[in-house]
Amino acid sequence: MYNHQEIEKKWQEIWARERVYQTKTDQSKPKYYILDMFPYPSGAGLHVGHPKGYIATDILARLKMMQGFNVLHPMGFDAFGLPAENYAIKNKLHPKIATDENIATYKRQLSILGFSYDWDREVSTIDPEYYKWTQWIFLQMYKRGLAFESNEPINWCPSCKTGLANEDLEDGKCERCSTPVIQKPLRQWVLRITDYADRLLDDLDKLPGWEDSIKEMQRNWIGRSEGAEVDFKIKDSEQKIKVFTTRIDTIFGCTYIVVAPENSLVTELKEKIENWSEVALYIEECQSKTDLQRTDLNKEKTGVCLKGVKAINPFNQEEVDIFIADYVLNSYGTGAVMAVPAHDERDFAFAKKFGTRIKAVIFPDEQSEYEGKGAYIADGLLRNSGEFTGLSSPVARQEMIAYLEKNNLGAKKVNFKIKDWVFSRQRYWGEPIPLIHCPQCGVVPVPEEELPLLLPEVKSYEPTDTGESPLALISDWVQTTCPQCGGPAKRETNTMPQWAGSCWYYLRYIDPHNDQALVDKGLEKYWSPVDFYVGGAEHATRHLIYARFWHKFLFDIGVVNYEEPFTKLQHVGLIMGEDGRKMSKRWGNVINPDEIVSQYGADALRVYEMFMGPFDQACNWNTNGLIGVRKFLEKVYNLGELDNFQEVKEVKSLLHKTIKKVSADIESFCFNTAVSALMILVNEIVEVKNKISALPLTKEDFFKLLQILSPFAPHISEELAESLGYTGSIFASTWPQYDENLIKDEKINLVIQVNGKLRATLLASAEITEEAALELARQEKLVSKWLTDKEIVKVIFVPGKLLNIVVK
RNA sequence: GCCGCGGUGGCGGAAUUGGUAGACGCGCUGGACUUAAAAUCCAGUUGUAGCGAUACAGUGCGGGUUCGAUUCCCGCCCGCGGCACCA
Repeated sequence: MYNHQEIEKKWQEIWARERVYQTKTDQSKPKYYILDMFPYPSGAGLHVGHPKGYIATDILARLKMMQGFNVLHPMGFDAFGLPAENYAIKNKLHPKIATDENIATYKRQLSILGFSYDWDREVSTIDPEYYKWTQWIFLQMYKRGLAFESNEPINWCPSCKTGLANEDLEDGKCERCSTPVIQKPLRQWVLRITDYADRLLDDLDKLPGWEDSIKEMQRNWIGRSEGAEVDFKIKDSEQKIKVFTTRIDTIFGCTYIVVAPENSLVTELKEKIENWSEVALYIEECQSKTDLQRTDLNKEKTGVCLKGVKAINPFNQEEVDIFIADYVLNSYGTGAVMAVPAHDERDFAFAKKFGTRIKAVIFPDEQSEYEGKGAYIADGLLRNSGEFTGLSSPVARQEMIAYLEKNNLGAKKVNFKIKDWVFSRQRYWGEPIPLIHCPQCGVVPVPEEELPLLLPEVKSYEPTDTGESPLALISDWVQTTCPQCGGPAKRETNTMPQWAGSCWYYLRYIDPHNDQALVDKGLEKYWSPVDFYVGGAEHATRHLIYARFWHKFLFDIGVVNYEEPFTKLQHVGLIMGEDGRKMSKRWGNVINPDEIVSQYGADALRVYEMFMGPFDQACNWNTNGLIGVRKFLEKVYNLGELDNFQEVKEVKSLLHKTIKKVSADIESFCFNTAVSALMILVNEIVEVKNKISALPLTKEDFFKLLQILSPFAPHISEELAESLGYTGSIFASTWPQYDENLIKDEKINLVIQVNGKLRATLLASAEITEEAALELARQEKLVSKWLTDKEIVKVIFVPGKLLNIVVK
């Protein structure tokens, strides 16, 4: 009887005792670094969805081990973050205590799944020895001018007097008290990721191992767009409005200007604006909207005309109105646009609502007229455009930019959608930012030898009612002396965002106990870069861009020797509940892996999660499916109880085909078809066994079957290999090779079609010629009846596969 | 709204480059074994018509390209992930 509990416990103890998975570092062998996105240890523990990616990397790690690689396959915890802090606030408990408990739970839950992690290399982002280096990297960025202070808005609940995460908002209102949230500017630290925008974009082309969809998302996130900045003079004033446009060719159709409500220009023009009270009211309304709400193409456009001021189009000297409207964002481009309603959909919708003029200047050809229905947004030929009339859009763009530059009215400009990274949080549970504010010397870094700057103990974890971090209330921590002049100074009280720790953890695993690992780099050369990185698609943009940014910075300062951290990237699809919804306490559809492991076994859970569907696709949990996999493992176990072996040629051939398929499918992450191939092999063995009352394989071949099963189901494979008489771990054995001669088929099913419709499949030699195939087909009644009284127009022959006879 | 991904039997899914649609698993139906049940084994299982051989239809919807389309192109519908302070 297959007693999974006994077997799994036994082998997990042996693996730990014999240190089977200790990372080997003799550099004579090739290396393979397989990385999981490390988890945030939440209080809810693991559900069956979490380990899906870990099972996949474990299978790959075990394959690579058996293929003779030194494998680095570590695990750790990304442990700073809001949930632990919220838990601490609610329960008046130090977040470290809750986090440590959660980590212990996660480790216990992971350990019973039989992973090959080398726990000697565990890292945790909240460990001061770890965040010392997070702080160190930040300081290097600061010293090179990549970190700067800026007033940036946070979500502010005026009633709770607290900053809120986007997640804590409901419909733009505070989740707790339903007060509309406003955008309150606060002094923040910001990282100049935009300095790296071009490299982050261009180097995507150097990553053939990344999925195209994720590269595409990153390209769009970085959002490079080429255009021009143009100065519109304000009438009777020295002031100018600078606008950014990618469609300078439409500028003769500009009928007004739109400025973002929060653009400082608006307050600068206050004296001239005749309807200031109306304008001020609109600006206030905008404070409660998110960018997402503001830029929704479908929503009703809102805005206010600034009465009493006009701007002048530098190309035709026309006077145009100036509006403020929330569909223009201050954070993109110059915070102002020229509006061309005839050639831009948002401008068109706005113009219709506010009754502004619509002037068409781009036409698909010389004859067409503009009918006033919607915007014509494509390129075309210019009309009514002064000296540029008659040019095509692309040519006009070049010549108009040249005109701007010649006359000092503007210039060519590349803009990025990516914004500089607001890197501070007014929170407790994060890495302290190691900077000091000195009234004499300004901002001074904490000296590197004083790192880590420890997170101090506080009485209350709540943000203060000024919006500052709770650290601001600990005056004996805040008050310090300036490292430069020795005078009294204050510490920075903001902390880093959760993303910080995950930007470089893959480097820490390489040498986790060496305090100088980042600066002395012996092993880094051997293990880097990460060969295979697996994690959720939700990280496609932020984490993966942030980590690439930090890595490029570390490359620039000589800490790492290569420009991209992750050679191959694969995203994992979610496991949903049986009801098709995300697993969540709220829906009561959470499946706990502990119960599944105890009832059906870790091997069954592992094989099932790989069998459920394509690895990168979301899939619903189904316990019946798991039972099917369990039955498959029982069949394998029962085969192991036989001790008479009798080789059968067909079975041997199928074994070799399966070795080929499983090896290839693991490398390409097609685990579902690999498991299916293993099931087909085992079914065949069972069927033949029932006929001949012996195992239709040699002992050596049965061991090969166990080897190709072992990455998926390591415990049962070890157990059966042992009872077969093999000593030592199966994972120390060499992955089997398939024999090309054994997998060749002599006969094939040749598909015969008439006019593309299947009419017969005929058994034929794999080498059959077109003539012979046609002759064979004519003799077959099922085919010939479709050929009578018809003329053969064409014959299509795909050797070894198909014959299609086209008749009339 | 914008960006990315997906839609195939009763269900999860397979079809490696445009070449037999439905592998494998679940479920269901029938049978063997059993006093009986469970377990196991065997057979069947896209729909329609037919005793059957077989024929026709069929991969979200509507068009197109092709000897041939689940696969490529155009236009829609629906679901999922992300949208910068959840990680």
